[in-house]
Amino acid sequence: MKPSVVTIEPNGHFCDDCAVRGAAVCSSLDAAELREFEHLGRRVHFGSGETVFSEEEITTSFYNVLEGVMRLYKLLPDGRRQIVGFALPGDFLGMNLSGRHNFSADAIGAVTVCQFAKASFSRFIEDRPQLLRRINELAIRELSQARDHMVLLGRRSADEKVATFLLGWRERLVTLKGLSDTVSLPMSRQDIADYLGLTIETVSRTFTKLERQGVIEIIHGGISLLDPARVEAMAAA
Amino acid sequence: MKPSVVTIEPNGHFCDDCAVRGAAVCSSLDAAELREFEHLGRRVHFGSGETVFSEEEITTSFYNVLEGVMRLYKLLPDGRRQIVGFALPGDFLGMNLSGRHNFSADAIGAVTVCQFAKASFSRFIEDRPQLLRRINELAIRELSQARDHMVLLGRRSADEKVATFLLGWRERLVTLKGLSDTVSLPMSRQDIADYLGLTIETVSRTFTKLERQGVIEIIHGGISLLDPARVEAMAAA
DNA sequence: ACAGCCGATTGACTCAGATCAAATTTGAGT
DNA sequence: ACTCAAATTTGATCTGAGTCAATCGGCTGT
Repeated sequence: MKPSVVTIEPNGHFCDDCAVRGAAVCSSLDAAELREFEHLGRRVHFGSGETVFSEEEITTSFYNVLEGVMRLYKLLPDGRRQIVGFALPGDFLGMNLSGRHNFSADAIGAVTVCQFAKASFSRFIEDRPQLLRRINELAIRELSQARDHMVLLGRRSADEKVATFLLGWRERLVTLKGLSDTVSLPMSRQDIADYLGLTIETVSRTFTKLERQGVIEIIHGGISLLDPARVEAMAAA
Repeated sequence: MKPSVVTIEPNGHFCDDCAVRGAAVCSSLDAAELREFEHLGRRVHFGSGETVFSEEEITTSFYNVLEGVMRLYKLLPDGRRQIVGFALPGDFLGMNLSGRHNFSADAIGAVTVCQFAKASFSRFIEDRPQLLRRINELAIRELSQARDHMVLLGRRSADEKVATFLLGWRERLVTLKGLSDTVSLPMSRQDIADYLGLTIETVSRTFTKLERQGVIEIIHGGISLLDPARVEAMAAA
């Protein structure tokens, strides 16, 4: 979906009340740096389904997710889609070598990002190795996750994929909402399918099967883990 | 396979004649830094099939591949294997956050690496943002490749996987051997299968099919692209 | 409340790729 | 050259997940 109404807040001192101040790239900055830093970014809002950036575009900005969930994906020429990840508050997007984004990103529900112009952000990093080190850490963590996901895509069965996804997603929500057996799933079944390398029908059938086995309960906007241990057993193979 | 005979050359001034001096992480260092740097590393040889490091191990070293090919892989508890990449001369291995390697690496044929103790390497980086920037670049490039590979694993057919692999491998060999329609494949069929998320039988059948179609020729230790354009068409989907 | 729409579920059937099972080729060691 | 083991190829069959095709259910707007 194309962006329709994008709201940009006026610049100002807003890092103070930023939810991800301690989590994101910002965590590597001291108070003085943070004051300087906040003038570089501006908060931008996106509505549900709006595209924040797309694959083929020249990179002009970096993004720090503040609120909401985004799907990150690549498309094949014939329309097949692979979701390479979901971005949550605290995630940092826009790093690349080619000068182009190598995936597209759109909002799942309402999203707020902190957007930085590429040039001024790069200049800011220049003499702050601490920030560069932080960004490097984030890249290495993502690389590790990407490798785990390759194993899932290449070598796991549909049941294992779904079980692993539910546990992994629950884990990602821990820092945002605390650990809970009730897992909200803001993304569609199609999104889950495209993340796991399955079809929507297989995802749906697997959910139903798990529910009939009494392992999960499908609730509005998510699932509830009735028997986490059994889900873990399914995921482990 | 366990390491049997690992030959370690005595330390010394060897960066001068290092094949990857201009390519690897070293390319970010000036002559003076390189002189200091070479005292940190030592060349280590591994025989065919030997394990350089494994997944669960605590990381004690970083590695710069000098000669040969390595397979990088993860295993599931039941033995299923996913190869997450192949390492070639110039590749840098060992970055991680957890303090543990998150994949295993073994030699395909004879391999020489430049091995750095983690502690001294980290200290050397400390006040050399240039080197950190270089390492960050390498991480970002790998991340981009990892995402491409996710698309392949999750959304491409066996034919597309094999065709994409042949072209991608040929491309990786360009910087080492120049562009050629003759592509050497040092890894086994099983390795290729585990890289593409297929079985050895499917890889073998696909090779044979491509050969019967006159698109490739299976030669000793590799293949020859008889009709590169047609392989590209198969890969693009 | 109702109509219409979109996402999700369910069922019937198909098929790409896996599995099982031999050959066949290759290669290292004698 | 000869033997044995391992890697690869080939064939026959099976099956997990995909495809095609209806429903079903939950919102939205009237």
